[in-house]
Amino acid sequence: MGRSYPVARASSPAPDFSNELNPEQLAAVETEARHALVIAGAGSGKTRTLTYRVARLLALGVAPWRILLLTFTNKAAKEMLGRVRELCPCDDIGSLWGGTFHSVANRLLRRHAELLGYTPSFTILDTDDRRSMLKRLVKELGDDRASARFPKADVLSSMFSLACNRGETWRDVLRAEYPHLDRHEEQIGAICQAYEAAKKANNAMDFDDLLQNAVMLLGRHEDVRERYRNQFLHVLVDEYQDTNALQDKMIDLLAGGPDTSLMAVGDDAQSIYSWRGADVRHILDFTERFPDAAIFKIETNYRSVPSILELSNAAIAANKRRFEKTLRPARAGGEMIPALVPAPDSRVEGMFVAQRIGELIAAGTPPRDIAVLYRAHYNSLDVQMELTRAGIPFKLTSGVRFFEQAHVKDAMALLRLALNPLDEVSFRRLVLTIPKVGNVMAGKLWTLWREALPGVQAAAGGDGIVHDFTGAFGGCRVSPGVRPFWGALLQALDGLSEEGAWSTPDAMVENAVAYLDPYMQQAYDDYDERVADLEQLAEAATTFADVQEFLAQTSLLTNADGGEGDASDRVTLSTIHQAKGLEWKIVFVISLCDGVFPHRRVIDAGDRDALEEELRLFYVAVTRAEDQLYLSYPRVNLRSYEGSLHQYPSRFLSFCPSELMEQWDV
DNA sequence: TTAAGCTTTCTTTTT
DNA sequence: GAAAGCTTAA
Repeated sequence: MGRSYPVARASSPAPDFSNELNPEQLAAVETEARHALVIAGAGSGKTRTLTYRVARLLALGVAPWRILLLTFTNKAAKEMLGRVRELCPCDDIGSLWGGTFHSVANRLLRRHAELLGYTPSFTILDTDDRRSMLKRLVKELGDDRASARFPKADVLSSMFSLACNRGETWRDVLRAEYPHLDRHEEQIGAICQAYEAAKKANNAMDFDDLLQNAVMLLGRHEDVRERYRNQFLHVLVDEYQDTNALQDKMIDLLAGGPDTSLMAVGDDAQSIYSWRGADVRHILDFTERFPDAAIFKIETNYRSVPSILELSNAAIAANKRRFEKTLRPARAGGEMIPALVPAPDSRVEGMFVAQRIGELIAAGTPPRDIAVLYRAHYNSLDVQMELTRAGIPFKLTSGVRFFEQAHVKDAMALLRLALNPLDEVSFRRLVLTIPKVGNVMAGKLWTLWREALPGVQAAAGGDGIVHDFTGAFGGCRVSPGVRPFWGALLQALDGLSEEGAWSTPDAMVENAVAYLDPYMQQAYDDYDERVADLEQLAEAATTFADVQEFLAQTSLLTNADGGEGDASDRVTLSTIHQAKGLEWKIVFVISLCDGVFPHRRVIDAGDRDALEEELRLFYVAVTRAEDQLYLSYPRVNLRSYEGSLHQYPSRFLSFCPSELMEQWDV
């Protein structure tokens, strides 16, 4: 028996959601158990359950700021908070702690940065920043000029990241996953150390640090920990199957209060991010960790027609370690059973997909209701070509994300440097826009900058913020060719504040754009488009009152999931990973051949767990479909680098009983 | 610093 | 087989 926790206030009657939820959902929403695990199958209304749970708590009188709702994506957080808002229009949802693990960590760390030796204006390094920093260190410390090749920065980056997210040391990961790099152990250690030191010196944290430092903050500082443990009465976690060790630790620390209840919602069958450190065992072993946990299974599927669901159930049944569950269809009918489509090669496969989509659209299906899903981006090439040829509009989920584009990062670098003058990555980015300045000169300039910095900061106002950059760095002895550009940069930095206070975020962006304009004109042939992007950036900045907040959010946001794309009526082309959580009336899953899906490396490694994950990925793919499902594969791979290659249908197709599919000939 | 030419890589990428 | 990244020479 879990101990009771304060849920209700006498004055607040419990809301009656019995008309809006099915009995399975209702049971989870209304539970009084202190620890609850909700296993919600694909399309069973997982988000709905979670949002109604929050709505109920609010209706019962729980203050919004005592609820913590953790998600994996910004999109999920936004969507859920939006829905909660609809359900409880009068509550002050703004004070509810809802967001991604990273954004909640960010929030905690901004408040308590000093305890870990950072200032509250620390910079967040994105993947690209991290890479460039590591690259520099590899160059400096790595090359042993012996015959043996030293690992690239990218390899080290994923090694360190995996270690961090699994809660292991990089040595553990080196032994387990990169035994061939054994002989470089010493130098890798030196680079790791140097990287950690550099981030600290730069007052900067990468994505992994956000989680790790939050855990460190809560782990080491009892007063802070107690404060939040007392604050949060309810911690709810979405997509629990994809938590990694660090996130799990964070949940432990935040939900460990004597009066805190924890609800984890997920579907073990959809755990597909182990290569990012996620571990299905967290969800599978939940009841061992919390023996008092109540378990709820939500198995009614509202999404798919019975024939698609039957196939999905049959496919996933081949996995060993999982919570037994069988999705039951809420829908009836379905004119068509899933199609199995062998094609002679991927060209023909693409032609089939394009042709069929053309027919569907002609018959009245809006393009936005159709998706083509695949294991890897390159699998989509033929479909892209054929759709283009057929004049069918489509959108890709791949590509460089808005905030990762070079010109956007250039503009943001100016703001970042102003707020955090220790930010070496941003500094280098900016000086590299000066003509004739390359890596070598950038390094020299950084040295000059850093030497002048301590005196400057001492002279800065009580807030420690540098406002007069020209006064502070104008005297640096830079070479004559660089001098005018150096002056312009300092002036641009000064232009970001007025009378000792930061300008509004959008004004700051405008300033940055004005400064970068001459550089962009000479550097980019698509100057106009990039300027348009930056206008959009300034527009986005208007929604923020605080620069700090703006910088943090843009670093954490990654894609411009703000508006546009959604409105356009196009066919979606997406990897299965990116399709998780989404649904379409009609779904094509392509490139279903052994070696592609499951991937060759997984087959060769003979790793049973990894193979099970591939099957879960297949399960995610087929459960995206509402009305129609097409499973296709090419018999010959034309594009293989080993030349034309005969291939076999994916073994996953043999897990689907043949009577559940209808073979189509093209 | 830049550009030609050689080498490497070819799965997924919530933040 | 193609694209991106890295090295080397100018």
